[in-house]
Amino acid sequence: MELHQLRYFCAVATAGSFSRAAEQSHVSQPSLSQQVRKLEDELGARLFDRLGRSVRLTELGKAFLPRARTVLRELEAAKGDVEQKKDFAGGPVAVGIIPTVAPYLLPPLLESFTKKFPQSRLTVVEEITPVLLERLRAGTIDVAILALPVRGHEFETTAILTEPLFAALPRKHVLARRGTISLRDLRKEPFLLLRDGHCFRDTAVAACDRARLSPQVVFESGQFSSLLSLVGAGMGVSIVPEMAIEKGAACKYVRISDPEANRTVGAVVLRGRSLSRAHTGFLGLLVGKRK
Amino acid sequence: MELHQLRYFCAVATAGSFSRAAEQSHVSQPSLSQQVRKLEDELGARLFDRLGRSVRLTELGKAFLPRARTVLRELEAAKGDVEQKKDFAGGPVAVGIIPTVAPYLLPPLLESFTKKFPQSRLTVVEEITPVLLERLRAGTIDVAILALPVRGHEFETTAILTEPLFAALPRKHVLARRGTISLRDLRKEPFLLLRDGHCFRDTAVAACDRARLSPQVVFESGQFSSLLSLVGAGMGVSIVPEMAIEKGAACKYVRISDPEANRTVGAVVLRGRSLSRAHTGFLGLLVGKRK
DNA sequence: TACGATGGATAGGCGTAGCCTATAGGAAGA
DNA sequence: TCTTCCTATAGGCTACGCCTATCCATCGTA
Repeated sequence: MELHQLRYFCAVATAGSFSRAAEQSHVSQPSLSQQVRKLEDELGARLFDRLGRSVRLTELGKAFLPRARTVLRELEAAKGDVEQKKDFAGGPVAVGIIPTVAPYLLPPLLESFTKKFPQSRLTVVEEITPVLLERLRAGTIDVAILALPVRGHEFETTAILTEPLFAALPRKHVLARRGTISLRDLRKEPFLLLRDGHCFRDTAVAACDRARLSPQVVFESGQFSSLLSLVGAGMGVSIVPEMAIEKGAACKYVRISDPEANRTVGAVVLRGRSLSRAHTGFLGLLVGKRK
Repeated sequence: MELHQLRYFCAVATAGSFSRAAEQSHVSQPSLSQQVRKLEDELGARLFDRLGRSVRLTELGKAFLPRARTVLRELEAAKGDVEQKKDFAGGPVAVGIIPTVAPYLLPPLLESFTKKFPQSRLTVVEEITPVLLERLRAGTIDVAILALPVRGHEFETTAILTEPLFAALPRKHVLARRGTISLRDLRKEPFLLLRDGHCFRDTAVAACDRARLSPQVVFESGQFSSLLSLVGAGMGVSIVPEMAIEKGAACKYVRISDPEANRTVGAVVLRGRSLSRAHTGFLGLLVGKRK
């Protein structure tokens, strides 16, 4: 059974004639007759009584007509549904973001997104990088915002911004007056770092490695503000990205001059994922913030 | 958009893989992929995200899936409906019958039919022949029972019984003692006949014509019993078919010996009309009564 | 009664859509 | 790195749906 057969059947039932139905369906009368015949053969019963000149539905045809119409109506509804939704910019957007970026990047982003896509529901999860990547794979988030690079061909990344790293020093520290410092200058200092799992810890440790420095870690936390307050209290030094600098804090921030002492934040999506208008809109805002 | 495309789409959505869906759908994987692609092209949107090894519904695909399933479900329902109804012997049967046959043929017929097809609703209309033929054409009755022959290629007739005609005479009439009579014997008698429009009037008049007899009509009625009671009262003679003979009446019935003095009652259906099981069952009972 | 007009069925030819097999290409796991 | 698994692509074949031409029956009309 094929859809055009149902359409032809309905057309004949409506028009009351094969010829007129053929005309209205823009096919030749023999083609239409043939297809209706095939439909009848498949059903194993006549749907029309061909009475010389006129044509009339059989009892069975009368019963079948509304059912056939329902099928066609449902089909149209399905098509219309797709047509409506495919250009709709109001779909949900699920974003994942790492904790060391979230408080700095997210607030303005949320504001501009909800302003531009008021119908779209934006949900945000804050997780460490490996969790975010797994959730991208599983499809439970659409976009992840994290530190680049990420490994794996299955991801597609777009850089948003690259920021320099700063040493956070107690105000009275002897190095605090320098305009820039190199990491090696910190080799004797006790370090306060993020807990394992936070990717910025890896970024900081990697930078130290490149500077041939194995930092002595005296305190670990899940957030920068804890580290910074203890740095201010003179417990040691830390390394922070630019966006984590807290203006009013008791620390002095000195830019680290080592060549690769920076981090790049980027947006990551699953390669091959189809993106809705809301998704691309969100990504557009994100890279629009690129510095 | 075609039905098999919807089927393939649903299969992929269910199986979570083109290959497995192809296997389950008994087509090759390329064919299935191609058809899903065509569906997507027609809709103008991706329904699946092809993520290397795995396949996942897009948001739009998720929305489309239940709609596609509804279409297919409705289609199956329609098919099942036909399948169920086409062998069902309980459809309605509308019968038309002429007044000069109805009271004699109908009662036993109704009984045996309702006994054999208890689920079928039988409706009967009593009308004169031209009305019945018109109603056959219009489809408001399925079968007509009337005197043959009928004119018109659009009808299909089956003889049920042929009965001889009888002269109805007052008991004391001089001819009443005869075993048979010829119509010419009645040429001097006043006639009581059915009203114009009743086909048996035509039958009787035609028989008279063949006997070169122009009957002098002194009374007309719509039913035999009125004629017979007046014949019994000595008002004149009449011609009746065998089935109209009333045993207890005050008339004497003498068989008419003229060669074509008989009438044939038959069933008539519209040529090309499809007949339900109930229809054919009714017709079967009818011709089963053939004498 | 004969005729043309109308409507459906039939016949035969044509083009394409869907199916197939073979194969390429890319990701995942050993 | 090799193998395996999965989807996409390519090319060929068949069948199905469409077409035109024609037939046949019915209906209206001269």
